[in-house]
Amino acid sequence: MNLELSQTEENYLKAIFTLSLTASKAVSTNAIAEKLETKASSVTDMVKKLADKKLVDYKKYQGVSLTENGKGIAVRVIRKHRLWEVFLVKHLDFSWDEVHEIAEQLEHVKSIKLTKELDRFLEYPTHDPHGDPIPDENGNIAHHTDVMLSSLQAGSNCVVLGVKDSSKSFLKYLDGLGIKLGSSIKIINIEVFDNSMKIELGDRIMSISHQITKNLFVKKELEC
Amino acid sequence: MNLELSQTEENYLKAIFTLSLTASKAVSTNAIAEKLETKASSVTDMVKKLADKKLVDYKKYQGVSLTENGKGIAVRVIRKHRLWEVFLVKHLDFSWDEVHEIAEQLEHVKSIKLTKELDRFLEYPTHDPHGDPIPDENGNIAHHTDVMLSSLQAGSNCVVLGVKDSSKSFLKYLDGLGIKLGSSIKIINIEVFDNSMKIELGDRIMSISHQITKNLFVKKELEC
DNA sequence: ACATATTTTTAGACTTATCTAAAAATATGT
DNA sequence: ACATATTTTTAGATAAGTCTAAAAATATGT
Repeated sequence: MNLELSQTEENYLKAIFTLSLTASKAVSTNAIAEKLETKASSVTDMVKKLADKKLVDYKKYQGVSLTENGKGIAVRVIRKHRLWEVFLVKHLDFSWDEVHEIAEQLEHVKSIKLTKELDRFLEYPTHDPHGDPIPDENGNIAHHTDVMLSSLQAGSNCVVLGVKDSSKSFLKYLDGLGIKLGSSIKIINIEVFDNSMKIELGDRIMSISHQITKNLFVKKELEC
Repeated sequence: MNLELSQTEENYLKAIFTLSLTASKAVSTNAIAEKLETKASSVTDMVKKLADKKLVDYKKYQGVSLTENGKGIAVRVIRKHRLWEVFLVKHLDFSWDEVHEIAEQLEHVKSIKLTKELDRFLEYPTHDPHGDPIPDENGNIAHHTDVMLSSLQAGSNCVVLGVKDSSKSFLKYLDGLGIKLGSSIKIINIEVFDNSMKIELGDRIMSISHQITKNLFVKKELEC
């Protein structure tokens, strides 16, 4: 049995990890298949293989969950993905909607020293360009302490910390509105019939839909 | 037929390219097998596939050579390999004997913008950490105008520009002697019986074997 | 509770890249 | 030039990852 994991195996572990975050219990075969754009039968095969390697717990028809070992590997791949995203945006002039596909390739490069040195070079960033936390060397992830913009009341002040939906189209839409990480937003009022918000961003007033406010992580400013 | 090349296919093209530089005519199946540490039968299979894709010219039993197209791809992979090596040494504190394996992985990452931006970030380097020239965006490679240290006469002054053998062991040996790219060397004399050289390096005098002098590219200083 | 729908697994096939062993072609030595 | 050695190709097998189609298990609705 090969100890070195293939890119495919790493991608399955990553998918199971992210699905585990929202699913309370075991992750279903179909959910993995959809996420990885493959067929359920392929997932069954791979899941058996990962179970043989003690990276997931699996009982037929009951879904899968990561073992400690499998989780560790998934998190380390995510760490690499997010570090490379920071590099691409900070040093290579990429925008936040362009980095995902490239980071998907870079995350599989194997070298512990490379990850360590990249982290140092980037000055130990804590979040990637989408506001997602970067796991530390031991695989610990900072808890999302932020809150959804949609959960705040009219009158609140907040700062944008991240996005829930990192799709290209959403990110480009935010660019168009001038919303980026660190932007300060004041909620002027909330429409009752569609939950859209009228907000103040810098010196501009604009209206953003519920769809948007549901996908923006913000930190509420304390009113002191 | 898949236009996107696999990493394996790229590695075959690269191997054929570098073998072509020393072999005057077509490259033999066995030479490729040895270089890639695989079997001749595997090479035959792959070469047929590359011929179908019009990346190599191949006639049974007569060896292979790259088409213009195949050469272009090989050179672009080499360009990426060498740019990444510069990044690793210049910004991530790697030494010249550590970068090859990692660059072997990074060279297959697909993104034209990535290569372009990396080149800009590195300030358009012309040579990698071993002194090998970096092909430009159009795939043109600067000719090796340098000469082998072993070809110079006693009394000559020269500057080290590159190494022919980039093996870890050779590079570490050079580190031990204090020889690096840019080092100035004066040849004091050459032993007749074994072609070893007594040289002056900085304020030290040392003797280096023919094996070493045959593997160091240098630029001869003009005596004016 | 039982028929139906959905999900998951199995069985068998395909592709890519590899291997071994044998056959075919080419090269070499005297 | 001809026997022998070497190189290269062919044929058939294997492993990883995928697929389709069918079977098995689980979930759902009335």
